[in-house]
Amino acid sequence: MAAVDLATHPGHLARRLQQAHYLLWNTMVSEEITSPQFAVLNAIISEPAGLDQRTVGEKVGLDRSTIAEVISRLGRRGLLDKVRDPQDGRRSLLRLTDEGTRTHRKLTVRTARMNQVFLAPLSAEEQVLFFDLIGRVADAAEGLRNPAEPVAAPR
Amino acid sequence: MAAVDLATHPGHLARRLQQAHYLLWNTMVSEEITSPQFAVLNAIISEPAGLDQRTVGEKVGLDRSTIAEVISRLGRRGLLDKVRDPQDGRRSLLRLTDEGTRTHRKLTVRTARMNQVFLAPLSAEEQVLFFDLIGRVADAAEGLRNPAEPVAAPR
DNA sequence: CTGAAATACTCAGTGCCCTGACTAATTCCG
DNA sequence: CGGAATTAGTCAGGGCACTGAGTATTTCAG
Repeated sequence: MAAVDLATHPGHLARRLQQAHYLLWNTMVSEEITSPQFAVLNAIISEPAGLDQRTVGEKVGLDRSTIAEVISRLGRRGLLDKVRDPQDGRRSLLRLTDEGTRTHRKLTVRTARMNQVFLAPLSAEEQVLFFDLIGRVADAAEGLRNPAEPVAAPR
Repeated sequence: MAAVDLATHPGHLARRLQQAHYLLWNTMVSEEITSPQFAVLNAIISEPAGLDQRTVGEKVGLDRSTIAEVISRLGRRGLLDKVRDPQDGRRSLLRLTDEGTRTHRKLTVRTARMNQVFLAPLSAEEQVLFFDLIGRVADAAEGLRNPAEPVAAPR
């Protein structure tokens, strides 16, 4: 009777976009390692000193619970090591294993190929726009989350 | 060492966008009814004759298993009825209850408000572009799924 | 009319994602 | 120093999303 058109609902579009991506990832990149798992490997790889979970979560945009699950799976697969920080007993330090580094390298190549296929319907200029528009919307909404200290300091 | 920039990965962006939306939905629309649940109500509301699960799933873009779960939750909340189709014993017919119709109406208003806030960082022209670009990418990827009978019929 | 194929749905299993409540360790302050 | 606040991580619980296997029903072909 009063149905709305979901094609004008950004949330619905976002969900469909993610599903489409999931599908392509599965067929073109890996059935074992998921996209969030790759993001975690990618966050850790450039820090040979090791990173703690919270920081990794912040970098890839995952909350404390989810990051714990993802890391546990990567640990089970032997792609990273997790040891208690001797300096600060609250933290765990995360480091990639050699296997983890190899996996990251392999997936980086495939991911690049997949991204090309995924974005193929858009021209080069449109692709830039695509990143810009989505990034701005996501950033703004994330900003609403943490009230963020007022830019003009309260007098 | 060889970390990539996730900001140029559409999949990562899609995930962040969806998370941002989830957050906003939760605070501005409903903590009870989720966005996929609303999509299902919306798909059923204009069909007083009732719809089967498969068709609903197709309309909102959910697979058979997921749609079954969502419908079960909506049924538990008393927002829809599910009865076996007497004409075809494989199907269930889904219809909104009065409560379901009321809920849809209420959420439609709030959803419109939320969409405005969500898209506020974009100008009107950019919003049109936003829908167009995401829609095209998602459609194309969904197209890869079902090989789709060749346009030029095989001779 | 009867067995094979197709269709609608269910179930088990895996993984992502969030919140709220809890534990353990550290830091900060009086 | 010693208790309070902060910080890192865990755990329980709810919901979304997919695949592969299985059940029931209908349809179609011989």
